[in-house]
Amino acid sequence: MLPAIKRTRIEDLRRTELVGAAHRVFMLHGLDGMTTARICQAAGLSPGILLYYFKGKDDVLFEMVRYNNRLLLQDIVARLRLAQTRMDRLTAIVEGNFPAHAYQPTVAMAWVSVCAATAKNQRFAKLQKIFYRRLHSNLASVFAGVVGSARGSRIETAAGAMIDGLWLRKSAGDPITRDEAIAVILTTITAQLSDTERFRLSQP
Amino acid sequence: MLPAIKRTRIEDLRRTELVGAAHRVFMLHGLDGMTTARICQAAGLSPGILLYYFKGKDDVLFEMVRYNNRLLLQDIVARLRLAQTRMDRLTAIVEGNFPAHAYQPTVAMAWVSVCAATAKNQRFAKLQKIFYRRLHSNLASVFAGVVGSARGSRIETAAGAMIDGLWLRKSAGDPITRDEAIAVILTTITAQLSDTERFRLSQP
DNA sequence: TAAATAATTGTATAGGTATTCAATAATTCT
DNA sequence: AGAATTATTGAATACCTATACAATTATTTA
Repeated sequence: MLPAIKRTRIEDLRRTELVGAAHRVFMLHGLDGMTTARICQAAGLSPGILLYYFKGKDDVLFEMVRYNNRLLLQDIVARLRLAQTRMDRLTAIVEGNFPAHAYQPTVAMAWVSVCAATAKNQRFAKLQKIFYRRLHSNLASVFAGVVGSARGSRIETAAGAMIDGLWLRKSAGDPITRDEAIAVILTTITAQLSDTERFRLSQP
Repeated sequence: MLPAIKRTRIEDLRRTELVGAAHRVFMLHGLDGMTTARICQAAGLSPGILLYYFKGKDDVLFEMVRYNNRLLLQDIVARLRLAQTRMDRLTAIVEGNFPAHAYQPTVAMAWVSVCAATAKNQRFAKLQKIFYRRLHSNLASVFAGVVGSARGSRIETAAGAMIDGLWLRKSAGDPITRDEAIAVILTTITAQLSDTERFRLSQP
């Protein structure tokens, strides 16, 4: 953990407001449409304020992505708490990566544009890696003891790739629904397990 | 097919040169680094010429993507011609989606940035859809008669998603190699087939 | 309450890029 | 060859957006 930074109440408030506004603007207009002016407007503040609370636009974007990741992960953790069997946990993880009303072209496009930005910025790449590692370790805990580590690792890679791929395709207008996407991933994964392995997956 | 447009020899030549130059610049600098000035410079022409032969920058980008898709598909077709069994054909398709020296962060980043641009432009989305449909139908011809159409369709979706997902992850710095990526996809697909189905896949 | 500090505003600046265009060079046509 | 058309140039333009900043307002402190 980084050392916490002392901030006034207003500073924290404004930063939160601006990050939230950035998130809304971003979801609506994508990364390119997310201008400093629009963010401030969405927060009901004047255009100059953004640079008073943030080092630059990238700084806001960074916090925005972190905010988004936090939301996603919190949701997954909540789902995992309710899971009884390993299969439930697997389902929870996959479903958590397709938030209910988010799996639609607009949102997917926005997300892809962040992936594009991620490429250029080291800090972003790090953030993305952390997210991926979390997904991978969540999946690993499902398959530990069910299949060997080599196969487990392959399955985890395949699952992660399918999640990303299905989002990418949604951004290109793929008509596939959220339920279908989830089904494709779960079926593809479970179909390659033996009866014994599937039994183990049905256990807590 | 659209009606062919009559063009002078020079016009065709320059357009080809510029599209080629755009492709090179793009692969090297990504979408953002692909400025009109750089494209013209790479083509050994002066900055103003681009707008003489193309309607705008988007027009060049569009042709560039089409050019790239054509290269990819040509390669896949060539590989398919050499294939003996269905399995060979499957391998050809998957390998064709990971060109030998292209599966590296730089190229993957460039590609992701095009996907992001694709989102905003209808023409691009159409191009992307055509490409996906081609991939899908190539895969369909492999699985026709091997598995039922419902399962076949699911498998095709999974394969396509994995291809895209693994590219996306490469753009975020995933250390996975080309061979590993191909292996993950092929294994994931074949592992969910029964012995009978696998036998059929080994036939011409 | 008065001074000091913090927050906010809106305009100005700077940098970068697509696009335009008038002028020039090359090529084609008669 | 001379005229007409086509191709090319490079500088000027127009546009957009992040960032800087001086001026103003609100809040806190002594």
